[in-house]
Amino acid sequence: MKYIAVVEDEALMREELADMLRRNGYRVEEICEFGQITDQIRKLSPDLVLLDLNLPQTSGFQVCREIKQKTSVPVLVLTSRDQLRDELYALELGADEYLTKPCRKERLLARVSNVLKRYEGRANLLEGLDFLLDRQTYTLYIHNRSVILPGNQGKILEVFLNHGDQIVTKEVLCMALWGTTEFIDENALQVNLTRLKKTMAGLEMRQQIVPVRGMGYRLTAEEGKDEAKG
Amino acid sequence: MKYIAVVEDEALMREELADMLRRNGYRVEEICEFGQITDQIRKLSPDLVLLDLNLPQTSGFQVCREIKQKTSVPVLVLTSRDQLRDELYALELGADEYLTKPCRKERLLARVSNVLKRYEGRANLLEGLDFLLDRQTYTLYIHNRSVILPGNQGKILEVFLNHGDQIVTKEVLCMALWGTTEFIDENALQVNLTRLKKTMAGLEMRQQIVPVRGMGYRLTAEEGKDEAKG
DNA sequence: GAGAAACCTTTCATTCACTGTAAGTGTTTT
DNA sequence: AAAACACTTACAGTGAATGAAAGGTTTCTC
Repeated sequence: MKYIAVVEDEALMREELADMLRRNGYRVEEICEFGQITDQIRKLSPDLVLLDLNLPQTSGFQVCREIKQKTSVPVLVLTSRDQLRDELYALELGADEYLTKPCRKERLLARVSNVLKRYEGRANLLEGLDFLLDRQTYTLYIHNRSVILPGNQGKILEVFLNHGDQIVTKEVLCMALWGTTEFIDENALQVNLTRLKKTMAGLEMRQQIVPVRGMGYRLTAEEGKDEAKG
Repeated sequence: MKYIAVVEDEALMREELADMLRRNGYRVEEICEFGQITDQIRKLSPDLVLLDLNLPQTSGFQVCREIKQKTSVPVLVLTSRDQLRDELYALELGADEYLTKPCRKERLLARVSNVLKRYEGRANLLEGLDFLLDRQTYTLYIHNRSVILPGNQGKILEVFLNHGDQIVTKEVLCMALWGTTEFIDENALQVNLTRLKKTMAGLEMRQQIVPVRGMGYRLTAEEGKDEAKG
């Protein structure tokens, strides 16, 4: 049975939605705490998130972005905001579907099932800017090609994808590679990083690993940015 | 550059659409012959089909179903029919997206890019009964897991998938594995077959490789069939 | 049911990609 | 220019994938 998490602050609406989904054969979890939504999602690990954009405490867009960045759960945005720019923004952030309230239940159900279907089997793919990475096998999909990354390169890339565009320290990378942050073999890490970089360059990936002197590394989009040199 | 096929009978509308897409960085092919649409699509092998439902000669729904069944090209339905039942029907037939005219170009572009994105890298997946096989890496997707098959096992499974449920001879398998049908090392083939079978059993795949005495092997669905023994 | 043909399984040595080590080269920063 | 940090290349050890070999099991025919 497919499992759906409903994120919606208006209790009545939420109940109605949840009931309707349950009557149609889904298991439903209602999320009523609007802090750390991404963490809650990760714990529940549903097959789909139904997300309202008007949330207390936090921005629905932000939540959408975070879920898409940090998990591989599909997000269906169901909202009363019917501005085109909201829709475009949500899609840009990675939303898998955008529907406006009020919405006929048949349409909602059809779209839910549509999204679920396209995610079948795809539960373990991490998204990069222009590529996908399989968490289990480290198979990398890019430009209509697929390549298997060696384990270490895969682990490193996975860590970067889990950190968005934040800085990743060497400790974190060592932890991911060898399970320990003590006795860091800086050089071994360095070599593996170099290998991954070479692989990424060879595949012409749009994202790059760049050093942040004294801090670690970051995964950035594009290279063309020379930021204030002289 | 992504490549889109536009299926729309109204010339003005089609031109406008095509121009707009071209201005936004797509290569576009306009389909004006409405017989054998699926065959045309197969020949063009675009990254996406933009499909109007009101076509002369043939039913747009039928075309949609056929494209989805016989190719692995995504279909975005763009139509002036705004009946909910049309939408539901199209989605049921496998349409990847359904938009109604008139449609703001920003929305259309966003949805086009959304659909294209979700198909990224998926061009090389072969479908089994309950699994997918990546032609290039031999990554196997089944039951929400993914596994990399050793090259030889992958090649063998690929051959079987390309033959449907027909019998595959040892010669064909040897050809696929070693590029030659002479000097067949029956034993090496045997060992590789055994290994693949063991892998498939371990993954609880619904399809099985069974010997056809004196002829070769077949990929069958399920095992429960004891066909007329006594 | 004996013998032959077809099919299957296990074990072992070889091979090759992946990995960490080592040693040395670049590049910033002070 | 020296120090700190970052990068590169070459090499040897390890382990998975592979084919060879040898032996076992099933199926068919007489």
